[in-house]
Amino acid sequence: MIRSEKTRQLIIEKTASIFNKKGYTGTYLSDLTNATGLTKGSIYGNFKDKNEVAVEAFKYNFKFQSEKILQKISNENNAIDKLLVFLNHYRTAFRPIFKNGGCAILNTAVDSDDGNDLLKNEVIKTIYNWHQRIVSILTEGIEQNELKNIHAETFSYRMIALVEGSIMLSKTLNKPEILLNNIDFLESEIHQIKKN
Amino acid sequence: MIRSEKTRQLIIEKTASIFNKKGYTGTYLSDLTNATGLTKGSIYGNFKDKNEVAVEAFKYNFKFQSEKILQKISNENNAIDKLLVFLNHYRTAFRPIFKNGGCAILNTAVDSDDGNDLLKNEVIKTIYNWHQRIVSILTEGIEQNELKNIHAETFSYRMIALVEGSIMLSKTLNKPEILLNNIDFLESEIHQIKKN
DNA sequence: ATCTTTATATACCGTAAGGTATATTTGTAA
DNA sequence: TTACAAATATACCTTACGGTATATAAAGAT
Repeated sequence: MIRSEKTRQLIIEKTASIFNKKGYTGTYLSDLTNATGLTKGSIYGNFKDKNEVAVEAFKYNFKFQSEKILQKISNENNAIDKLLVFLNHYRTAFRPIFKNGGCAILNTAVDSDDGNDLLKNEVIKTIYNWHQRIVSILTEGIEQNELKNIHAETFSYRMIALVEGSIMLSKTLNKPEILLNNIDFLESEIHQIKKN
Repeated sequence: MIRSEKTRQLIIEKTASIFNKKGYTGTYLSDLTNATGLTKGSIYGNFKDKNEVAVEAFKYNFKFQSEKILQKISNENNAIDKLLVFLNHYRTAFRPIFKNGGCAILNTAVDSDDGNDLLKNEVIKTIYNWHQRIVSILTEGIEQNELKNIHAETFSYRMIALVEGSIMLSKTLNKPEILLNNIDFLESEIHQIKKN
């Protein structure tokens, strides 16, 4: 990896959780220089502007969560188990997620949806991507006669909405059980769409 | 109403949706003076600081939604109908809510949960209040033998989480049907906890 | 070892942020 | 109608924001 790429990576890694916690406007260039130990000159030598750093930080924050899940999901070979892996991730990983400032999708969606278009588009792409993955699992499960003929789109958006809303509540109220209970609920929902 | 109280009210009303859209840090004093037509001096004559305006704006934004619901709920005399009124509000009022920047609870929770303690405490109080209202309706329904003996706390947090998560998704993706579908789902859930 | 490219730091801009002290205006009661 | 208090505007302060031009240093190729 060339030097500039290493620095870019350092900046992204060191600032990602700050952006996630404080939002775009709330994160200052001084936060970036303090966190990285670099100067403004160096940061602006590697990024066009603060917005570009924010977009990359968001991508990093999301990857941070999603890569492990995708790995585990690909190890399973039926729809039910794949979905359970996904839910189980939140059950086990909510602590580090909270420590990192909460779910990057939720934070960035709320932060950017009345202004920052670059960030907003990135969030939209990411949600859509995530949704499509769940829809694919469901659709395949239906085709394989593993699942009942439910509406995959609707089911997927319900899962995502409940997980995101629960993260918000759990983090704000400092009550992990809200998230855990709602994951239990989704798990029972998944068992209910099993065929036979 | 004395003059100062009228001005306070004007400031709150004119800036509430700005705070809701742009967040605490993202809303500048210049936004406040522009929106109200007043000067900084006048604003600081009526409020201690920007934070106090933000807190009052949040309260206003929430009242803006909740007062109409509470009115309608009190007109119903059984648990099921009360809960349906609540859900129905989101079905009919999502457009003005989106126009106002989305759900104030969601926005302010995400905005304040890693910093602004005054705002954060206000959000916590508000969520708790809302939750207790739903729990009361459920508990009373159970006592009146109208509802099955479900866990009221869990059910309430599930409703809130799903509504909030759905608002986030619907607003970000510009797909009202996500919210509408999930309200339909909650409605069928409510019918399922009806006794016999 | 030297030259050149690439990356980082320094020093600086213009602007505007949040906030305050003070002057001016505006309502109101005597 | 005037005197006074309350509310608003003016003018100003300090700080630091995002960003840039330029100088310096560090790598890599010859």
